[in-house]
Amino acid sequence: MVVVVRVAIVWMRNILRVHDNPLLTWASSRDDLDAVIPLIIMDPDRGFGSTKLMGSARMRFLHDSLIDLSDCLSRDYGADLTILSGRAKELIPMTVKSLNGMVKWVLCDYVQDPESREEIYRIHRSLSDLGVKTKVFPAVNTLLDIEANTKDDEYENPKSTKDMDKILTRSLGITTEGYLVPKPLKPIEKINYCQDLVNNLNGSDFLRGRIVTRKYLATFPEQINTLGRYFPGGESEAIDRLRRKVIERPEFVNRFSKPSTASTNDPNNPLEPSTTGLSPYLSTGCLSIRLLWEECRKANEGKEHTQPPKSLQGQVIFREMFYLLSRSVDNWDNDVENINCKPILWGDYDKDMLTAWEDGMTGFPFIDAMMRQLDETGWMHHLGRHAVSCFLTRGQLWQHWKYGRDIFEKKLVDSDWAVNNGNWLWLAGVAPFSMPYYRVYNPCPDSKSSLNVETEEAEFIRHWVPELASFPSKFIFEPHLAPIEVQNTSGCIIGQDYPWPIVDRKESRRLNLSLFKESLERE
DNA sequence: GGATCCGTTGTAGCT
DNA sequence: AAGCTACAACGGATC
Repeated sequence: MVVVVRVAIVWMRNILRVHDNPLLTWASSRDDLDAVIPLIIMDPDRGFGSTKLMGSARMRFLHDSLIDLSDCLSRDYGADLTILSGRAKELIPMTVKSLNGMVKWVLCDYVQDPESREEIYRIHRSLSDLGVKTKVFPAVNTLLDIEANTKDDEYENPKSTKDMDKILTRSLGITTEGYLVPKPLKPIEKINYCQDLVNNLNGSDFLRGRIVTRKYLATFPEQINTLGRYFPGGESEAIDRLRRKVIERPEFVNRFSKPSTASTNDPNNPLEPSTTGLSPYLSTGCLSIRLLWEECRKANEGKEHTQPPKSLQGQVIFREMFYLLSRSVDNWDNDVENINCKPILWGDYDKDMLTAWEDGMTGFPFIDAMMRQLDETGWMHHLGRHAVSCFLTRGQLWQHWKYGRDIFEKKLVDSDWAVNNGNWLWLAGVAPFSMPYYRVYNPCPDSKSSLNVETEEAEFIRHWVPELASFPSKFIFEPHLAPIEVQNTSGCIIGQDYPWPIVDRKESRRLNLSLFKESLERE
């Protein structure tokens, strides 16, 4: 019998996977460790990862993911996943104490938001007092080491693809093949697991009432609405989706390019994104960003393909940019003391407008369709997010971007603090990125340019705004302009069965442009 | 150092 | 009906 004396706790903060998991790889390759305890902490007050506000879609996704992770660990490695509920800064030291001096290491993944950094700093301090080493793994969910890069003397806040090219080249290196992104780690062969230790934890007085069982986890997702289940959480689904959307479609990767109009979803399935739909998996660490990068590289190898910023890899680069900025720009999620946020005198909080926007009752079918899709599924196409955030802020409603940001953070299944704030700063026109404020998205893209797109978008609206299901495409973007006979035959009277537009879109655009300009000139 | 260019994805209106 | 032009007009990079 092996005497267990040297234990590593592998605390997975925002990495819900076994593949390309540097923590598990490190822990399972050390000769000076006898056992590994995989650990997850669910903090009801902190949300998950860097996401504080969690709506039902993300909550459900998280539960799915934990069940999958737990099953994967026990199936492939015979290891149980320990899940605790409460505050990490209390629970980690309690767990260490429960194991009577056997814990030598606490490993975790780096999370870059201020609260998460503060949390790990405190834990590091209290573990030092207990003689336990803490090891924080950088670049677990990013290509770049965020901390090292933002501390580099040469680092300047990136604002464009060009700036990112400089940073990626400097940090990773580059060849004719592209940036030297590290390859995903090889699958680990075994995890040194010790059931007795986990039994100790389960029976620990310190942790009484804090253990979350798999059985409890499994009951939660059942309570969530059915459409919200469109993205099943978990590493298994992430890998499968990567196969379906990327690996088996190299030509899709080669040609990937953001459309110029908001072409949102698969025309044959209003639930299916026209993009990869991998964001929920990336945001929770169910999918390794390096694995996605590698599969894109393979798909493009030897083929003609699009380049950043348009390409799929280009999208990943923007994600890296937001991760860097969210670390280097103080008050990234605020409009004061944020050098990345221009001060704009937004209108007073207008409950009616915000409610109409959130509920998909603005009278603008394209906007409403996307907001209803968000509410039911937790997902919205990237360009749809552009359209609705522009609409809420500088476009039509002149409301502060923070209100929209919070609603997104709560409802999105792929909620991500760095990316969500970054995109709102960008779309509200307050960030110093290339977004001339007078470029306002038309909330009624009536697609004179392409009949194809019109049909897709009209079908999308018919699905999510069923009041308009029988409306002809010609009027579906602005149904209030349809003659009353058309409204009658379509069974939808505007102002009665579906709202009249809450603003005059051209008038509000004109006014808001001038208000925006005034705010800029005041500076 | 002033002019010009350009920015991951614009809009409206005319022909 | 696709393509052009005018709009409105920022701010940093580049020449």
